Amino acid sequence: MRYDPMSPITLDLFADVEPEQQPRREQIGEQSCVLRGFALPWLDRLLPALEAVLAAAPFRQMVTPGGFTMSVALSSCGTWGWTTDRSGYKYTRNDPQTGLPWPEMPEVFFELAQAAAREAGFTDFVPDSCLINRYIPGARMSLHQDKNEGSYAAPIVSVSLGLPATFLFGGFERSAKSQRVPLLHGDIVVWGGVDRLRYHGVLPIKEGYHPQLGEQRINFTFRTAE
DNA sequence: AAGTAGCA
DNA sequence: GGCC
Repeated sequence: MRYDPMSPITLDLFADVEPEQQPRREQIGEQSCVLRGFALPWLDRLLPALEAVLAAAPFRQMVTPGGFTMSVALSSCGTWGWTTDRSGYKYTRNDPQTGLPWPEMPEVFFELAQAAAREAGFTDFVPDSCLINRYIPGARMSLHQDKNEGSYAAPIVSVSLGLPATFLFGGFERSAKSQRVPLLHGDIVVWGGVDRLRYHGVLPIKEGYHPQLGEQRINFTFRTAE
């Protein structure tokens, strides 16, 4: 498996992009990186596909097993959708709110996630789940691990759109000190391999307005759940 | 268990 | 920011 943080990102998609606008890879861990601006060329296809998914599976706030309502509103697409309620965290084939299967993962979602994983050194990523998170100003995600998946062999691919955020990238215990990673519209974080179970979270989103997405941050988290 | 408040 |  190729994992060369120094090699430039070379995709036909970026051939016409100005040199100073070329995406850049920044390592944040042994097998973790941020791909700056990587999602930007997909946006024209990504946003209409997002609208279609949300029409079928609207954002809703969920309750944690501890009984607290999350500040982030969630939806999902793909074979499996992540949900939480008083009984616990789980992946389900159907949206509990409609009883219907989660919307199919749009091709453009899959292509972007697979391309990002490949750029980060993880070949043949086949996500079967995309959790869609909406953060309004003040919304946050406290430190947690993604550990409801059946296998940890596949990486996590996290796409940021809209308002900026500070991503917390921690260690293997909640008490370990976290790195603070600023994330902008179009940035993608990928972590896997030895870093797959690292704690992570998001600081409260600051007030602001994004020209394309308005007063919100949208995050896609791609995973292989099964 | 992906949460908050209160206190240092 | 860290503890519970």
